[in-house]
Amino acid sequence: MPIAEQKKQAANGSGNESGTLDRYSLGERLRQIRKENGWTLVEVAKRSGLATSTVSKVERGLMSLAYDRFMQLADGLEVDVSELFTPEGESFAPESFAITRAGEAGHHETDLYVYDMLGADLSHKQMVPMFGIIRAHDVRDFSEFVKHPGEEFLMVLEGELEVHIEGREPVQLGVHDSIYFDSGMGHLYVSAGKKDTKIIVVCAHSSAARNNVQT
Amino acid sequence: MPIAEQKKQAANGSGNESGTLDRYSLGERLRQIRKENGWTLVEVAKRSGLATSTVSKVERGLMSLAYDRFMQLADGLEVDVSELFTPEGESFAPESFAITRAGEAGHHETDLYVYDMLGADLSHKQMVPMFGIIRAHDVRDFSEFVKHPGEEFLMVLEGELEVHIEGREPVQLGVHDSIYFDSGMGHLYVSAGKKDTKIIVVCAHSSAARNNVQT
DNA sequence: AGCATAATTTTCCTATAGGAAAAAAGTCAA
DNA sequence: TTGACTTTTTTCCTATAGGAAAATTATGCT
Repeated sequence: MPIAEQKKQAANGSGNESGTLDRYSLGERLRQIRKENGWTLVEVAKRSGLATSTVSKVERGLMSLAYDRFMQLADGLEVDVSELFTPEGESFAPESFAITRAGEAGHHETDLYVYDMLGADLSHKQMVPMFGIIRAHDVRDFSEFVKHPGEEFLMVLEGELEVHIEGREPVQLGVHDSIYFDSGMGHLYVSAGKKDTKIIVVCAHSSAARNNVQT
Repeated sequence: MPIAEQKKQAANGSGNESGTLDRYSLGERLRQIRKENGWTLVEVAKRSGLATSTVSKVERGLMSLAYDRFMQLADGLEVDVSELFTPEGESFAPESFAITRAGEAGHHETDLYVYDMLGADLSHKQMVPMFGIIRAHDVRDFSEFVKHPGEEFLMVLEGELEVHIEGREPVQLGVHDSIYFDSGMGHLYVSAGKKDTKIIVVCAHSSAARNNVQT
């Protein structure tokens, strides 16, 4: 079988529905990384402990490396393996930045709280910062705990906050007190004083998000 | 060769210096994931399109899957491939939380700023939240821009802040104004008014940190 | 226990991974 | 252009991946 045909056969599409790459596209990516660093096949082969021919074949999508060899190669190219599986487009755009003026943020309001989404015009960011006003003053205002995979940070700016975390005693937070916790645990905020409490909340969505999801 | 010996041979250590797993440990992990979801080998085989025998062998470290098959298996187990390469210990401990009272935070002080590290007793968290007081009032107080891979969020709590980002015009931020940006860009903060500015900063370290590093 | 059924492991076999070395294809200086 | 050298591709060959199905080992069930 002529080489050219194998290539064509592998090259039907550069990726699939999910975030993964077929071996042909993966090869292109690996070659690109190698070129960027100005390394030759022989150099990478030496660094990774693989045969030169092997590296060449992988880069052209003629071969699909087994798990352990794959790790070796990634090591030789000095790339973190998980990066190879993160498609380019899903990462935060480098050099991007966004300013959100007080009061100009995307507004989200209910009886229980007001949330201003900050930096909302940036997508794929790791953190979701919000400015919030907690109108709820009683846990019974909520029907259930909030929970979402990831981590959450909160600081009280004004007022007194009562943080309820499922299975724990409520915690009182005053001005400039803060809390950091696993947001996978059920949680709720209520204002403790007479006035509504102003807070700043930053969520980080876990990369392991799919872990606990059951479809 | 008896099966038992192959096992022993593969089981010399459960991981290596870097964050990667050998095929034996990887297998254990995969099996664990499968069990957690209550799936049988046959089910996973069907989901992933691999042969039952293959899945069995992989789980016992008798076989090392090629790249494409590996993706299929991960798909069948409904796990993100990159998660498999993130060692257990490096993730944020579930159910953990930490409260930092105002003024009780880990203090870090220089002529130019004061930083209180919040939630400092938690390790491996995705975000690093800080409360800061910017004493610097002139860009020339700094010898160079600060830059670190990842993303940064900042909100002004008190005073007026001037944010300098390398290659851009300085930005003025008033109380409750905020900014979100790629912290890989050089950046600096100086107080714009007479008084020192109080801010809250949250950094998220990029998982793609090694991307730009050249050794 | 003994039988039935489900889950896992082994066997057996072919296709592919992957190394060593030869061949081919650049690259560049004289 | 020719020759010396570097980089990449092909060939050839053995060890392993990986599927189908048989064999074995749970896990009930009456």
